[in-house]
Parts: sequence; structure tokens; C-alpha cells
Amino acid sequence: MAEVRVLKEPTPRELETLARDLGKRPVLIAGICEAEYRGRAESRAGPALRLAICKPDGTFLLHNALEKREPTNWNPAPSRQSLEVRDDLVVLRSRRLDVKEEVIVYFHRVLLACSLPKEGARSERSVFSLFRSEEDMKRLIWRNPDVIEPGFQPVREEVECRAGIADVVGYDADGRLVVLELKRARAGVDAASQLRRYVEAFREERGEEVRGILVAPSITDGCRRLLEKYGLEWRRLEPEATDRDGKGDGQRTLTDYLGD
Amino acid sequence: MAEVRVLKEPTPRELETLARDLGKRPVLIAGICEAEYRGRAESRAGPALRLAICKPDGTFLLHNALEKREPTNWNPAPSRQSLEVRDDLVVLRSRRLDVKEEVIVYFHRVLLACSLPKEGARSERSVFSLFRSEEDMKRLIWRNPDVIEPGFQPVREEVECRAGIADVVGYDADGRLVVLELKRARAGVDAASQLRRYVEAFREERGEEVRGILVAPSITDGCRRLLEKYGLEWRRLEPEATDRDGKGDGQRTLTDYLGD
DNA sequence: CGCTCTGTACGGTAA
DNA sequence: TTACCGTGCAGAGCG
Repeated sequence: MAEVRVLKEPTPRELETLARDLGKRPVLIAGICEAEYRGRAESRAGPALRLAICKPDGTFLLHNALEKREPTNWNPAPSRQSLEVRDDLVVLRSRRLDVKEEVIVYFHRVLLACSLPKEGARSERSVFSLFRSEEDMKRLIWRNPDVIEPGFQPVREEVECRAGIADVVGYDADGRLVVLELKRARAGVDAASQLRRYVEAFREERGEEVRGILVAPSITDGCRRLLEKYGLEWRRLEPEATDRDGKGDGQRTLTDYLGD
Repeated sequence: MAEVRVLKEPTPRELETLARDLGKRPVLIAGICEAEYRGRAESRAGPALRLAICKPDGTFLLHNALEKREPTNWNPAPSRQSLEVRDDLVVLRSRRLDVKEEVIVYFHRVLLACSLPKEGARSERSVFSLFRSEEDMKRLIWRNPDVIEPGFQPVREEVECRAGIADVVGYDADGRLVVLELKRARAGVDAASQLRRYVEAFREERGEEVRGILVAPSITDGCRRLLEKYGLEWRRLEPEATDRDGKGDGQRTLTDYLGD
């Protein structure tokens, strides 16, 4: 049970024994194949050495074995795979269960097929932490609002308006409403558009003066031009790792200030 | 040479023989591991059953073996991997060659390790065709501009302006400049913003009346609201597969019309 | 290189 | 569900 099953250059018949593991254990099949995809779009992939990966959650991946980070074809979970042996062809089919979308892989030759025991570490859900994300920038601003400018007071995060959801909203030293758009990496033209949408929406909804500040480590020339044109500002800020604990400041909501 | 090499639950020493294949042949290592990433951001991943994939182009992928389409960690090509055996730990290190970014994987236990022969099908570059993309919508419009509206005349694609790159630019039956923004799937608020950017830019650059039309199979409510507010239009169009040949119509450039 | 944009984007979250 | 948005987005294409 808790065993690795490996088939080196298996006969079609041997392969069928692995079909039982699909959906239960991780299954890998490497070989020369062609592939078709039909769903939101359609694709055809000619013969090449590829690696098929079937995860127990239903995820299906077909990778070119020689290059590229992105799979040739795929089905995100929830999906289901099945294996069929036809003459000299091994057919691996994957279907999404929530959307009408499928991938069919035709293996002309299978070099390797195996399945792994599902048991992982102690906890089944593995821990994963990411640092220096936009979330970290947000925390940094809450703890030290002066990184935006002296006297800035954040009031609320993820504030919905008619035009979308603003990252951070607060007030400047002169009591003007300020909308922040945060970007963890260099900001392009779309960031300027996004911020403009929010600023316009808040101006219309609240009928008061509103400043918009793009907060990012750097911006492109196109972005700078647009910000200028729209009368928006930019503050340089690098994303940094912040510890996840102490968030217990402020926590006053926008409506406490706006009285909505 | 043209052989599959497989090691089932290998000893560290056996594993070292596979290190030679890194960068030359596709290498797979499955086992219980932890991982760290450092670069544009940082991450830590706790113990879990994972699958490491090293492709000959340098691509490195570390997948949770049980779930998710997206890898836990990765390095796109160009990158380089190395394998090191330390006591009871197998350390797989991957470094990008163009950017300062690395992933380190600590295997507590290796269940399976193998490398595949690099030989694929006849042609090393495999054929891949995708249909029903935005590109196909573009072709459809060039062949039958009436899908936009009677009398529409496309003039040029991918037209750069100060605000970005417009998908298609042409003229309507009344001789007004028209900017099209194409979306292969349901369009959201950002599509409206994008189109607005281009329309404003063309108005300013050309000083004439400009219409903007969003072309998509459907749009969200938020998108519809914004289009209305900005005075922009929407035409329903589904992406369809088109054949890649006969494109030999028109091909007149915008400057032929605008005289720039 | 940098900039802009598409993608079968994926994935998370909130209404 | 739908909508919106972040992502270590990746990858393509152009200047």
C-alpha cells in the first residue's frame, strides 16, 4: 500500500494495473504522445516527449519534458482521469467535473509509468508562507503610516466602491480622503487606470476631494505619464517581510469616519 | 544512453549518479521535502510529499504531489540545478541564471528518482496550435468586419498610442475613428478601463471624435456600468476557430488613412 | 533589456 | 455561484 509502483517501458497490459491508482494516488506517465484539448478554447499538440501528472485532487498536467514552466495542457481540480489501452495506443483522458473541458493524450510509446503512496508528512495540509507580498506592504503601512507621508492615517482596507475594490483608504494630514493602490512590483499603465477608477468612484460617491496614491517600488514611464495626466501621485515603497502577529491597532472602519 | 534510469527509494549515494543528468535529461525526484525560495519574494514550505521536475532547458518545478495546478516553487528557464547529499538529507538547489532567485529543496526521504532520455519525436520542436484565442477573433473581424457593425472598416492592428496598444483600429460607416478592445472571455471592469485609455489617447493625439467598442462574448455588470459612464459600446462576439491561411486582404496601414 | 498585453491564465475572497 | 483582483504570475511580441 505505502509503496512506490514503477513500470519501466511497460506493456499496455501492465499499464492497466496503474489505472486503478488514478484519483487515489499521484500517477506519473512519461512518453511520446500527441494531445488534444477542447473546452474554453481548443488545441492540438504534435508528437513529443511529455510527462503526464495526475494528482489525487483531480489536477491533471501534461508537461513538455524538455522545456517550459507552463504545461502543454491541463485540467485544474476538480477533474477525473481515465486510462484506456487501444491496440498500440495508450489513451489518457482527463475531464473537468465542473466545466465542460477535456484533454486527451495519445501515447505512442510509454517510457515510464508510476504511482506514489499518498502519505505525506504528519499533517496532510502542508504549511506554506509567502513574504514580501502586497499583503506585507499593507501591514507595513498600518504599522507605520508615515511611509506614505507624515500624518497619513489609514482607515480601512479592501474598500468596495462602484468601480472595484480599493486596497487602502485613509485621510491625509489635511483631512482629505486618500485612496492607495499597492503594487508589490514595478507598476505599469494598468495600475494607473485602476487607481483612477477608484478615485473617481470615491469622488462621485462622497462628493469630496480625493487624492490617489500609487504605492510601488517603481513605475514605468507610461505609468508615470498617466498618473500625471490623471492628477495622481506615486510613493516609492519596497515590499518587505512583516511578521504576521500584532495587527491590533486602529481597526476603526471607514464608516466610523464617514458616518455612512 | 537512450534509456530510462529509475531509482526506487534510492540511497543518497545512488542518487548522486543522477546528478550528472541534471541539465541534460529530464530529471524527476519524488519524496518528502521542505523548501525555501528567495528572490522577488520569499517563501517557506513545510514537509509534504512533492515532485521535483528539472527540464533540460533549465526549468525547475516543485509540485505538491497531492493537489494544485500551480507548483509550490519554481524557476523558469534559464536556470541550473544541482544535487548534494548531506548526511541524511538530499538537497536539490535551483538557481536562475538571469535573475537573483533560487529555490532550495530539502528531501528527508526520496521515494523515486529517475531521468528520461532526451530524444523526443522526429522534430525536436513540437507542433502546437491553439484555437478560439483573441487572435482568432481578430482574424474573424478582418474577414467579416460586419460582425462589428455594417460598414465597419478595420485599418490596423496592435496600434501603439501613449496609453498602450489598441487591438484594432478602423473607421465606421460615417468615417469616425473606432477603437476595438477584444476579449476572448467575459470582460470585467479592467477591460472598460483599458478601452477608455486608448480612446482618450486617440482623441488627444488625433483631435477627432473617437468611438470605443469592447468586443467580447459577455461582460460583467461592473463593466457595463463603466462602459456607459465612459460613453463606450459593447458588441457581443464569441471567439471561433479560424483557419490560419488567407489573411491577404486590406493590409492598409493607419497612416495611409491618417497621413501621419 | 524594458514595456505592454494575453492567457484554457490560476487561486483566493467576499458578496 | 459571480465578480474582482493579486500573482515570485509566465510567455509573446515589439521597440
